[in-house]
Amino acid sequence: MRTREGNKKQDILDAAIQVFAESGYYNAKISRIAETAGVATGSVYLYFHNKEDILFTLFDRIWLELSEQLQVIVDRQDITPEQKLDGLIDMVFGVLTNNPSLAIVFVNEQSHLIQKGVGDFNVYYENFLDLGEKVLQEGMDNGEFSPDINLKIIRLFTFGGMHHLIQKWAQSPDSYPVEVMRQQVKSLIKKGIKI
Amino acid sequence: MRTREGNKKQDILDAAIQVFAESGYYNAKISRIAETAGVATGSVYLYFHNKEDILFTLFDRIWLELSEQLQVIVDRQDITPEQKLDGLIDMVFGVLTNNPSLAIVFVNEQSHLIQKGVGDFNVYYENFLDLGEKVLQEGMDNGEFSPDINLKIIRLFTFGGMHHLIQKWAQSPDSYPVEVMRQQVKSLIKKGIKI
DNA sequence: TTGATTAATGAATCAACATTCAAAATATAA
DNA sequence: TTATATTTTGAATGTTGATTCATTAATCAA
Repeated sequence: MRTREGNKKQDILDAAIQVFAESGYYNAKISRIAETAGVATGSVYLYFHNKEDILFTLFDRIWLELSEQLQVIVDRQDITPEQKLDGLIDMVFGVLTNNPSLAIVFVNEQSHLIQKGVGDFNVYYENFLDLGEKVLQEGMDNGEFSPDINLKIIRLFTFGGMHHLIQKWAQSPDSYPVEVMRQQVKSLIKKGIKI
Repeated sequence: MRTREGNKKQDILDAAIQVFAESGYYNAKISRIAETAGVATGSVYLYFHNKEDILFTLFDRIWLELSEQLQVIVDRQDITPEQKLDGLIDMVFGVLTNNPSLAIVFVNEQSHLIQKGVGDFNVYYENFLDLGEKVLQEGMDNGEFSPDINLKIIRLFTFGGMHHLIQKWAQSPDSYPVEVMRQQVKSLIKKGIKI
């Protein structure tokens, strides 16, 4: 049939986001993804090596985007580490709450990827965490942040907390307004809950 | 053969923890679990309805334990909300870092369970979060904690952060000493990172 | 001791799906 | 137009692994 080719690869990725979000990676059927994308089952294999490759491609793109956007924030010379931290939080919530299905896939399937330890996405992921660490380090050198914090641990805790919030938000966006989540996270990280 | 019955059900659960941790739920084979437990493949079905039932049983037990232990802490009259919060953190790290394989299953497979929304474990899980919320509320009423915190959000963020730390710890326990994780988490939640 | 009951076995069954590939459709070139 | 190249199709293939169940073993009751 060869329809004037729009962008089949992108169509398939978009369909995969939908289907992975609905059923989870392991219960997602290639035939369903193809159907959703409006192509034949076999066509999926013209654009992707196999099912796993679709998931890897998705994660590569997400992490690449998060990583690039964070790089911009980190490189700025005109704002303080505290402001960079705020920017980081806004940016992550922004990217992920843009597309609820994508957010669901992101939060639910990442563990399987880490288990495998393959794909470029790991590079972007590590890069992202390193950039976050850099912001914290800058603030410590600066005297803005406490010298007692353990960078590795704080960056993981923070990221894990946001991860979990986004997961719940994706399930019921109305119960967790993005604006409130951002503000609460910023406040907790900086000042804690004590008066 | 009917060996003098030790506790086959428990043996199978223990084996499942091993195998789920190694391969992830979806790649875990019942035959491998049976082999690890030292029983025949078919015997698994004498003790569990199906594969999913094994996972549900595991989560029920973990959440029941977390929930019961938290109840004890919450009920204490002799300590402040801040001390209860410390107790909560110590308790969660304690239960989960007791058994690395269990911790891996716990952090990696929970999302699939939530998707399904079945099993008693959801009751225990909600109960656990509610108890955590109660500690925070008590501290707010008390004047110890800021009145501006959003209970739902803070409890999720905190739990998600610990979750993520435990996941990393399970992958390489030496890089993330439990004692340091505890101390950092307590400090972050209470005082934040700013000086 | 023997017949009935319960527990355990593991090979056979069966369905589900990822993946393949010969055939069909479309495009391009000459 | 016709021959060739490229893209797409979707039914057939093959594998994997959860689940079943007829058979065997152990235990118990009398």
